[in-house]
Amino acid sequence: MPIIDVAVPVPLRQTFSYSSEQLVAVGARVKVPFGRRQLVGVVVASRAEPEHSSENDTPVKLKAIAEVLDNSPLFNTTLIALAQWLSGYYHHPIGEVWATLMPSKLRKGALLSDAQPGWMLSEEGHDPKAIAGLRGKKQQQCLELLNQGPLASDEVKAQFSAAVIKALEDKGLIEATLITHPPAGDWQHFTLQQTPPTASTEQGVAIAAINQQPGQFVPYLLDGVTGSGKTEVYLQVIEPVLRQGRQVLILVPEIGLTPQTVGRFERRFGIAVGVLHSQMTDTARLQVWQQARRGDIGIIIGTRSAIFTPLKSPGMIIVDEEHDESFKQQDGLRYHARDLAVKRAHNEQVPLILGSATPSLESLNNALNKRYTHLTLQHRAGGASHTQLKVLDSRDQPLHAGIAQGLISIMRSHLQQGNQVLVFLNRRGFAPAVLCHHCGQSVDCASCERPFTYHKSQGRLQCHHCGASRRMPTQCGSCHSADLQTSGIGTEQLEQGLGKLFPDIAQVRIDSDAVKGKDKLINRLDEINARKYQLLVGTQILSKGHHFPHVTLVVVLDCDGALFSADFRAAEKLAQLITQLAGRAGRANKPGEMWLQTDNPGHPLLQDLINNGFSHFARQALQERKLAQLPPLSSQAVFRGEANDASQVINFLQQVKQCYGVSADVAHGSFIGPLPCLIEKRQGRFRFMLIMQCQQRAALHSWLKHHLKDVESLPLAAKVRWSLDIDPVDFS
DNA sequence: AGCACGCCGACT
DNA sequence: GTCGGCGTGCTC
Repeated sequence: MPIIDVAVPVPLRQTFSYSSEQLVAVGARVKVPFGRRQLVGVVVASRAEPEHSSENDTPVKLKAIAEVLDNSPLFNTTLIALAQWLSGYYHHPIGEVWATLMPSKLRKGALLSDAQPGWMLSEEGHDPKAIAGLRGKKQQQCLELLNQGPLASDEVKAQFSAAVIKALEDKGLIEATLITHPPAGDWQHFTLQQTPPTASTEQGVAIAAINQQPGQFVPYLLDGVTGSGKTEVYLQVIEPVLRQGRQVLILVPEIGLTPQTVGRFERRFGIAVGVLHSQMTDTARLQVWQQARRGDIGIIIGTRSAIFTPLKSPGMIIVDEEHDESFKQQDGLRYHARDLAVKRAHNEQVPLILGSATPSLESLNNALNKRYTHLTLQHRAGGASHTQLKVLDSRDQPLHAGIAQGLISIMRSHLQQGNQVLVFLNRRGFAPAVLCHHCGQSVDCASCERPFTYHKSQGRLQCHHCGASRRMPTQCGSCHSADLQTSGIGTEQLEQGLGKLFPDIAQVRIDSDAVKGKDKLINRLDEINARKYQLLVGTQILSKGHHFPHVTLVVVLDCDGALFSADFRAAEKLAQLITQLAGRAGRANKPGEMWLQTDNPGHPLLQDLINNGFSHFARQALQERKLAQLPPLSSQAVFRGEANDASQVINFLQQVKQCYGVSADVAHGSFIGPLPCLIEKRQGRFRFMLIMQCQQRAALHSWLKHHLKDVESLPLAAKVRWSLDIDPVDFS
């Protein structure tokens, strides 16, 4: 009887064998009995006969698989190869790798069918009187449309609102049905909906370079300042790819995926764009996943996990804003979608474009080493001038709402000219701490031991690490003094202070508290560009992908934290943030300026960035990384552990270190730690990390792999929650 | 990870 | 005398 090896979704670094009536294709899902439960796994190997085991081997009796869920492989060979590579590279259990590759419906065992949901007329709906009897014009039109035959829900939705459909369904005039033969995507025969703008010289060079080598793996770093027209380059290079009937996969950061981004691709080519992001329903997700797999859609644009989308005929992969940290998954299988894109493009033999105005040092290093083709766009489209960067020394200056006196007059002059001003502060809430004025004790979150952030609008304290919330106390927890004062400034307070400083100026705050609703962010951004507000206050969100043509002044209030951070990447992140923010201003012939308020005006990082720009800074930073033997000039992995008992975690990580200690000198590797994570305690558990570092990536990996079994069999490994993070980007 | 089995404390 | 605490061990 055939034997099937199955990757089962459990945190065990092995596969499990089952007997089966017939051979099952590798890459198909099966339902299998596992202990006392039934799980959905993926077939990773299938063989006709049990291997002839030597006589003294104890014969294991295999359980039989319960059900074959896919008649043909659900995943093609490149995705199977990708899963295997993931399991090896990230040292992660293969079953869990497969579980993260699958849309949740498939993970739960949903059967895949070619039928897609649609609407058709019910018996009553066929009655001609039904249409006449309807009041709503839209409902009548919808009914007429369906009178011509059943239609996929997607297409009905494109023309009629959900309310119309619901009304007709409630009246019993239409009913849900399944459409078995979905229209074959005819996307390769599009006609351009708009005449592409003439490419600039730089764009032309980039486009020509990319078009020159189609259908093979060539990685490009498209290093273009904000406003230089990277998206136009994407649009022009994907056109010939689409015309050949080959699909394009575009990855974008979590926050950058706005309808505008999608709209730009739809408008140019007039074809449907498949969208994948975390807020979609499972059904919608699976729908796009299937369309991509069948080849029904030509363009797929999505966030991190979209890198796992199956493609029938891949033609190109693009990672936009490739430096963005949201491409790194921070739990479970800690993959980096950008790195994975490189791997996948290689497997699929298609070109790969990594685009950014502020490339990650990893990608820049690869470009400088000629592993990637370096394409640069240094000029802003339409000749808009670059934003002027300046440092404002806030030492010994009176501060109002956290802003130095000198800056306020600069802001005033910009506002008086009718321009918009953007004030950036990466701290939401009213104040980052509440202190007792009597004993100096801060009000801390019990489970994280970090100060609560005060949110005045809710009158509550919020822990920004674990999300815990409590009422504002009336007295100090340790000395019972009633004299509690807020300390520091968050966006909420900044907004209030600016309201007092500029009472006649319309102001808006953009942070995750203020734009919680579904379309709120998009609406606010539209309002800003319609000049409804003149003063914009906000966090991170403002730095990502949105353009503010009327902003002529950007003010950054909290540079100092990043200048002296324990995280060696903090400077890189700050430089990226500042450069991205600077790119938001000074469009449309309005020269912009940007002021960085700091107590350390002479700091070399700030000076380098201001005087020489990001690309010089980045090259300088790479030199420093080289001297310090830090990534990307070395390779890192981090063991993290957390438990209620801090000493248990430290002991565990010490033991991990000992597991590897013997061969450390051989691999020229070293350890840092165990040391507390930057967020030392979260949700009541103490967190520590052990950093492993090697100059050679391959050495690190073989070293890691060699002793991982020893780590797993440590008694403490069962008591401490631990994880392994390859190529970590965040040490919190 | 689940989910069992298993062996010691406060309850009807 | 039981219900239930979570320690330990296994999953083809």
